[in-house]
Amino acid sequence: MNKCDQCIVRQLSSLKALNKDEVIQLANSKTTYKIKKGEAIFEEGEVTNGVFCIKDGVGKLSKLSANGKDQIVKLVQSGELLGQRSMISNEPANLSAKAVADMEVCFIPKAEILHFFNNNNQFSMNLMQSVCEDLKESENDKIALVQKTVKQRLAETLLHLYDAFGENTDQTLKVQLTREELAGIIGTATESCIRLLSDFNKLELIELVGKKIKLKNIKALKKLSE
Amino acid sequence: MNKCDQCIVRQLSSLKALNKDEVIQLANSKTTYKIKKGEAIFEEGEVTNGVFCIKDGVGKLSKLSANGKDQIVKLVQSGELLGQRSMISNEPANLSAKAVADMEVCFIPKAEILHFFNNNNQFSMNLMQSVCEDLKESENDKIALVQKTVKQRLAETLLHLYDAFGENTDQTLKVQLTREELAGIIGTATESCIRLLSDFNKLELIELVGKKIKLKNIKALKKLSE
DNA sequence: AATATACTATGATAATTGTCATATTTAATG
DNA sequence: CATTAAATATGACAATTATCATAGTATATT
Repeated sequence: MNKCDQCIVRQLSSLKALNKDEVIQLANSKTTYKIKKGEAIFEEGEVTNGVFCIKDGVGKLSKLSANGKDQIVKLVQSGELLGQRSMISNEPANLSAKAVADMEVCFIPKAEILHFFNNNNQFSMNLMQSVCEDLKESENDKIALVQKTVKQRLAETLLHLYDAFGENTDQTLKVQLTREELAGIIGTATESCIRLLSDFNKLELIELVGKKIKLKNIKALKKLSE
Repeated sequence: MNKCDQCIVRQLSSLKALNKDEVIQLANSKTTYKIKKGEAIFEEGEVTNGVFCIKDGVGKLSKLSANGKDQIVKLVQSGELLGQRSMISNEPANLSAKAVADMEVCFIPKAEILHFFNNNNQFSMNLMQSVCEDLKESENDKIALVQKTVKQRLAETLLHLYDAFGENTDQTLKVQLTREELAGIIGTATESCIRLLSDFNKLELIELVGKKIKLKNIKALKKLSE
């Protein structure tokens, strides 16, 4: 078994509050999985009974609508925990979690997490803060959905992807999303998303390199998003 | 000082986990306020340093946009706690809290809450669950904003107001919101909201009694909202 | 009771965005 | 490498929703 002590999740998530003994306990109870791009970690409605540590890769939390569109609520990356909310609420997952890029995740059973929660104040506070952070982001997203146009939201999302995931050596965005996924994040039709990307391209705000996207004028994108 | 033991907030919120001694401690540290309709409990950007218990009345959590519109994120009522998120995150309030109907609230200093959080596992779990519940609602709202039309969201919101706040003896909705506030909840222009209410009225889904709203065909509203 | 002020209502119009149709390009599979 | 499938792109059009204008109605204030 790997020693969780070195793991990026241990360094970045609420788990950083765990002491040596707790980390050993963690290492003993975890199970590691590999998930290929496109596959699901868990589906909406599933009972998860634990949380998932993202060791590597990128995932999306999304919900399928009646008309077959997949609305993406959040992107998650290595270092983050997944499934905390449903575990705490004792509810089946409200959203599906799928891999956007090949992932490596560890499953930690509910009992372990609850034990840490009840015996390590710093851990419970960290977990609480992380959910609070999610809540704040969700509320702000909600407001943006109403108060901003699709164009503004696209600009905002591109900037966010740049900040959160960085760029490749050719300066294209590191997270490789399909246009459909990008549309699912900003909450619009795929065609509208593609059309606006074309516009941005013509205006030289971005450059479309095949399916990849390069941000060319960040300042202008920022201004546009406000 | 009032004994918090009898208080509705104590019965409904995370505070129900407090034991006798803790309730006495709570009662000694709280301050009670009255807030008139329209007035603010706290404003966006303010540092609150504690949470507010809502003893009576109805409040709204909202954010002002650049164009002067007030987007309502959540309505809160007696029995609920307010300001938990910013307190836990150590951040200024992300939203403003204002009274929609005359309110009575108690302020509990941060130190008290943190003390309970660190010493009472049931309390910290309750608090955690309540934030998780908010998160789930916010995520679902976000999805509804994208996937549903304004008409659907209006129907949904009317049903929610009915469920959450009930009706007066004349069967009109108990929460008395202006059309502007209602528009702020569903995320649309005030005129669009008024227009759709008119339509609903003509279709006999609702009845407009002055500024009040009576739900006349709940089944049809439900169907419409899906 | 009279005036002012805020709220509700409705029409006309414009802007935004979604939908459907159809190429075109790229990737996948035998 | 050929064929199929999937993703991207673009045009044409329709539907939804916002904005501006204006009028009516209720509420508050003096």
